[in-house]
Amino acid sequence: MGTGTGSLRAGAEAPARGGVTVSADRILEVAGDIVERHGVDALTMRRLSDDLGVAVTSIYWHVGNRDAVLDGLVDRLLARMETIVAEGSTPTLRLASMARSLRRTLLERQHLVGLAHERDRTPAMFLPAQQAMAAELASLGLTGADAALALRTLQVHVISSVLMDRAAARNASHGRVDASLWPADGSDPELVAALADPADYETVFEFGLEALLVGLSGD
Amino acid sequence: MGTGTGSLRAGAEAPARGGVTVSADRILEVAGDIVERHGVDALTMRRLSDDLGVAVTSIYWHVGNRDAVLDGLVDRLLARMETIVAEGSTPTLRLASMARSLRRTLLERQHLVGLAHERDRTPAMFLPAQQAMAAELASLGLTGADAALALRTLQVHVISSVLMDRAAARNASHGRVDASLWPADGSDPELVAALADPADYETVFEFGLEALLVGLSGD
DNA sequence: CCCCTTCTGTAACGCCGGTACGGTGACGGC
DNA sequence: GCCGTCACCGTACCGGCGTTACAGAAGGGG
Repeated sequence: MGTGTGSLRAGAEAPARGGVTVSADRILEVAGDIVERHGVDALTMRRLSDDLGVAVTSIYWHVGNRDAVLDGLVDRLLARMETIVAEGSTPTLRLASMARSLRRTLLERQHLVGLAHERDRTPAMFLPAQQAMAAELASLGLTGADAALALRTLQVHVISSVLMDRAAARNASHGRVDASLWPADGSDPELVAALADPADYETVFEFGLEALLVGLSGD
Repeated sequence: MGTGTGSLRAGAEAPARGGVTVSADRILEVAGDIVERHGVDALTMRRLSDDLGVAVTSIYWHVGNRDAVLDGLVDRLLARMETIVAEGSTPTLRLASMARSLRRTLLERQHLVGLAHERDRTPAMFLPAQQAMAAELASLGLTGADAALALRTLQVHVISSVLMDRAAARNASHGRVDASLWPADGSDPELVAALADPADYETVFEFGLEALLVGLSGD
C-alpha cells in the first residue's frame, strides 16, 4: 500500500481477442501523457478510459484505483532516474554537473516530479544521484553525517529549483514583482527593475549551487 | 481573476436578524481552521457550511466559489507576513535572522504556505521580506541585478526548506533512505546510517544559508 | 401597503472515484 | 461436444463533490 510498487495485474500478455484490449503499461503510458500535458487534476478515470477507448472498469482491473495509477506513474519516473552522468576533472565540477543533469532530467517531467514530491517519493527519486554524489563528496574528504548533510542540501537545492520553475511555468507573472509596491524613493531602481522581470530560475540555481559547492570544498 | 483580492461581498455589517448569519470574515476564519488542521483537500464547501452552521449557498453569497475562498485565505496569510524582524550587528547576521524569522513564520502556517505556492502567490508573500533584505544587501555593496539574484536565491532557499519540511511532516518516512538500497560494500556506513535517519531540514536550512551568505559577503 | 435589497434554505445538475454484477470470449479437462 | 474457469470488459449504480436555479424570510424605504 502506498509506498511500494503497486501490485499491477501481472502482464499475462493480453490475449488480444475480438475486441479492444489494454494493458497496465498502455494505461500508464496514456495516463502519463495526460498528466504531463494537462496536469494531474486533468487525470480522471473517465477521461483516461475515454482516451484508451475502454470502459473505466478495465482500468480498475488492470491497475487498480486512481491512486495506484499515480503510484505507477511515479514508479515509472523513478525507473528513468537511474541515468546520471558526471563530467568534469575535479570532484566539485562533477558534483555540479550531476546536480545540473539531475535538474534537467526533472525539468523535463515537471508534473510528474511534482506528483512524486506530493507523494513523498522524493528520497527515492534522488537515491541514484545520492550514491553517485557520495563518491565525489568522499574524495573531497566529506563522509558520515557531514556528507549526509551536504547531500541533502544539494538535493533540496535541486528540487526546489525545479518546483519553483514549475510554478513559474504555470503562471507567466510568477517571478515578477509589481514595481508599484515598492516605495518610490529610497529603493534601488535597478533592483526593482530586475525584480520586475520574470525570474530566471536557472541563474538562481547556478548562483546557489556555486555558493554551496564553494562552501563544501573551500571550508 | 486569480491573482487579485477577490471581490468579496462588501461587509455591510450583517443585520443579524432572526436566524444565524455569517460574514465573509467568519467564513474565512473557519476555512483557515479547516485548512490548517486537516489540509486543503479537507476544505469542501459542504463541510465548511456545516462547521459554520449555515447552508452552502450562504458561502457562495458572501465569498464566492471555492476558489475565492482559497484566494481569501491566501490574502489573509499575506496580510500577516508584514512583520519581519532583523536582529544582529552586521548585515550578514541581519540577513540570516530575517531568513530564519521568515522560515519560522511560514512553518507555522504550512498548509497555507503550500496553498500560496500552488497559486503562484509566493512572490507577493516575500515582498515585505525582500524590501527589508534589499537594504542589508545594499550595505554589503550588492545592488541592481546582483541584489535581485541574491534576493531570489535566499527566497528560494527559505521556501524550499518550508516545502520540504511540510512534505516531511506529512510522512514520517520522508527523509529516510532505505539503507538496504545502498550497496553493502564500498559505501560509507556512517553516511548510510545518517541518511537512514529522518532529515532535519532546519539543519539543512542553516547549512545552506551559511554557504549562501558567505558567498554574498566574502565574494 | 408594497416593493426592493439582503441574505438563507431546498433541491437539483453534472462530474467525480469507486464498485456490484452480469456478460463474453478463449482455453483446458473430460 | 460440453462445461467450468479465468481474464477481461461494459452497464448501472452509489455517495460525494462544486455549483446554481429558485423560492422564500426579514427588514427598510416609498
